[in-house]
Amino acid sequence: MEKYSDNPLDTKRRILEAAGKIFAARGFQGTTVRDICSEADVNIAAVSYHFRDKKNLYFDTLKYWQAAAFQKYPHIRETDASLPPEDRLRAFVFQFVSRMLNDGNASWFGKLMAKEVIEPTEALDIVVEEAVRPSFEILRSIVTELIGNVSDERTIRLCCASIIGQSLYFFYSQPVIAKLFSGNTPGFTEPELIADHVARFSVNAIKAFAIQMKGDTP
Amino acid sequence: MEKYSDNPLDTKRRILEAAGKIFAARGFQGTTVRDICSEADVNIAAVSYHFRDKKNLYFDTLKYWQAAAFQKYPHIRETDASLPPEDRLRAFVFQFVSRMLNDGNASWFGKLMAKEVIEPTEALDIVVEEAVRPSFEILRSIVTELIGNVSDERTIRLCCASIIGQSLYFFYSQPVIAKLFSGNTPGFTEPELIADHVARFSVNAIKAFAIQMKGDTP
Amino acid sequence: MEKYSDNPLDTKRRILEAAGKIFAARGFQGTTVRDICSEADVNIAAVSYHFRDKKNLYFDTLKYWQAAAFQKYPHIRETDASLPPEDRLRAFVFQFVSRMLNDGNASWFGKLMAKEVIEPTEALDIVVEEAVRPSFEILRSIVTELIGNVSDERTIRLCCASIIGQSLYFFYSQPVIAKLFSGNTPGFTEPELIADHVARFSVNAIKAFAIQMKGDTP
Amino acid sequence: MEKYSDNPLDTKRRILEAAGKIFAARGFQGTTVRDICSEADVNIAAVSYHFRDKKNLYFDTLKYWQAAAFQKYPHIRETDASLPPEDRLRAFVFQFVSRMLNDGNASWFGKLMAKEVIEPTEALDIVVEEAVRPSFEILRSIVTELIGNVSDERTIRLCCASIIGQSLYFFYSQPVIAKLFSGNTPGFTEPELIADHVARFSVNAIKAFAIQMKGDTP
DNA sequence: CATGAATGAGCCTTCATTCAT
DNA sequence: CATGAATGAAGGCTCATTCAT
Repeated sequence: MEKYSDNPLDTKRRILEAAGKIFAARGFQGTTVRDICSEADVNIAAVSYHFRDKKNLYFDTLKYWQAAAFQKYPHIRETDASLPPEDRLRAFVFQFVSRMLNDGNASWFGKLMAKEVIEPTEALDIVVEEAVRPSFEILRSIVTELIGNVSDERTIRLCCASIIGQSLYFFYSQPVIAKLFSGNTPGFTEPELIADHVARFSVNAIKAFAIQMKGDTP
Repeated sequence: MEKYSDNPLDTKRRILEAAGKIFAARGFQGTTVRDICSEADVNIAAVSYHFRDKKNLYFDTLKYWQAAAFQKYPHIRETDASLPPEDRLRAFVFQFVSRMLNDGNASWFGKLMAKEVIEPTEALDIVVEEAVRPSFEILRSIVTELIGNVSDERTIRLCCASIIGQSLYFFYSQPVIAKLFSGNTPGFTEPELIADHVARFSVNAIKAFAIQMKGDTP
Repeated sequence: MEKYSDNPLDTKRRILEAAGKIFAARGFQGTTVRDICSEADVNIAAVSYHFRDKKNLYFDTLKYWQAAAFQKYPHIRETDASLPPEDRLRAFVFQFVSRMLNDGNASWFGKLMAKEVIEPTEALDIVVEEAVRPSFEILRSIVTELIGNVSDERTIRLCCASIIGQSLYFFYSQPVIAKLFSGNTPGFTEPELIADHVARFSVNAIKAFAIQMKGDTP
Repeated sequence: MEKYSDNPLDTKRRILEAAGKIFAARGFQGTTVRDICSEADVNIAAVSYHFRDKKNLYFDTLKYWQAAAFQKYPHIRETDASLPPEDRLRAFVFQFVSRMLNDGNASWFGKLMAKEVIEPTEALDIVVEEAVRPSFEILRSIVTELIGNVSDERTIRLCCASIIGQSLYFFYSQPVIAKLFSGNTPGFTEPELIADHVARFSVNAIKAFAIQMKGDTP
């Protein structure tokens, strides 16, 4: 009966936008196709038509918002290789945290990813290959430079994990931190301050590592 | 048909065991009462009888496994205060990680907690007050001692967050790490090695902090 | 565990009292055995033990309260036959209405009976044989005397029905009347006033019948 | 398996028809949505789709059959005001009784209404406002004309109640009357004969009232 | 006699999906 | 392409009833 004056091609996009919002908020199981269609203002059957079924819509939504997040907060560039590794580490953490923490649509990717990690589906592959691994490789090169070539692969990996672990914690633990400190959380919510701390903490740790190891293997 | 008195009085416990397993694996929404009862080999109405409804069963399950986890891996004792803070930090991380990472039933608590943090329900309060806050306070006293009394509250909190963040990462990211390193993950799965790394990394960082701050405020 | 100091024989009575109250308020289908046992403060299994099942409890409850109602408001006595039929009709209606309308326990019988008439079960027989028929026979003799022996059986029955119909209406329509007249219902709730009106209305009608019929068949 | 388009667009009506039949027979609590859908030969989810839930279906069913009953047996017209009140009273009772008593679907309204009166739900408002009150107003004007303007409001209301009470009795007491007279019930089942009796009985009563009251207040 | 844990059937409702238009 | 009515499979929960003590 009703006709939309919109471009008919954006029905699909409207569904993806709505799905990002609702999947991020309620998870896969907690989301109903009806709610998404209602939010997107499209007919129920549209999901089946454009995405075959709910699971496939979830996949496509994850990919869609992952792409959006990396478009807004890209990987730090190789051309930045001229900067000292301390600065590059801080920039890395800032981009990494911003990508997930920023309010509005951009944060949907972070939430979707976090849920996927905690309760993996087949979609975890996408996240790992297209988001985690590239980030890890960049981080690896920064850490390698920081620690010097005195170290073994295992130590480098552990240090990378320490940095990623800290960064993620400041994102996904927001509700816990708010409860723990009764909302009085200066420095725990702004990407700049988070990046300052994580970078400084980690640079300190790694440089001490470097010194210690140099002593170990003269 | 079925026996009434298979094993008297432990129906409630059997439900809690099964619920821990299944809630941990599939989350609250993804779990059906029928599945729990089937796993526990009890009638479906038993949940209503013993726990009133699914939500209340979830609460009780969380408390049950939280208690079990802390019974097996208790908080490190105040009497350990005689040890140097470096050793206490390592012990803390070891207990913390073991509590969640150990295979078998004990790890259900960790998974339940992780899901609760990522997709909070009303039960988040229980987790924060009874598991997170006590741990945080202990960690806080260790960090305070390490950093010396040159530091402010905000810095101490951020350092605690860095430690907790690393520790948690090694727990919940197991599937991601396995994919990322193709299963070749020495040092990423054993609580002892995780504790070694996290403690060393963090002690290095915090001691450097202490030195830097002493320089800042002579 | 707990023991009642009460006479153990009154468990049954307590159930019947509670059942009267709750069946009357909510009907057979709307009543749960648990509610009755909770109200009676007895164990769930007591109903099964004393009454075999819910349906049988309902039967026994109906009989119990029917007996109670007729004990408190008995049939008007044959010895009253000396009174003029106008007075006996008024007395009949008064007893009839009081039996059902009086507040408290006595009214439970009325409500049980009304529900039984509107949605008959096998228990309708009890009501008809032990409550309706005796009342009808008494009323029949009064009407016969009022109308004189000029009338046929069918007319007498119809007049009896008119009287019973009016009397019942003032009982079961209380909620409707309250809504219809917005609670302003003088004369519609007190058994004395109801009896005054119904008796006067009906005596007038029947006496006119008598005169008309005498004219018809001289 | 099943066809989708057996008969398009009348699923809703089929449900209402089946619901009328079954609600009338077993009441709200005694009726299952499954039974209705089975009778209507529709899928069980159709109730949720078209009526949201069981309670709302009950409301709509009541309205649907109330409308049907008043369409088949409308209120007597104001244009009949030219007829003498005796005739109008008989016509009123005839319509009133027919509306509920006629066999087949039409009687469902009567049964639904009777159950609603005896065991009221939130739907009683609908019945009172849309069925009872209009009828009562019409009856009130007839009685007022019959009794003359010698009477007070309370007496008029009581007389209306006497007429309604008789009329209803002949409807809802069919099962009791059949048992009481062993099925030999001439004059108790045909709307015409019921209307003859009730109208004559009541006209006699009211006219006598009128004479008595005229004597009271000369 | 009384208890209360346990049972199994069934009810209302919700959900993803499909079909005819 | 889009619509919305219709489907079938569960899901959470309630209830009368039973059994061992």
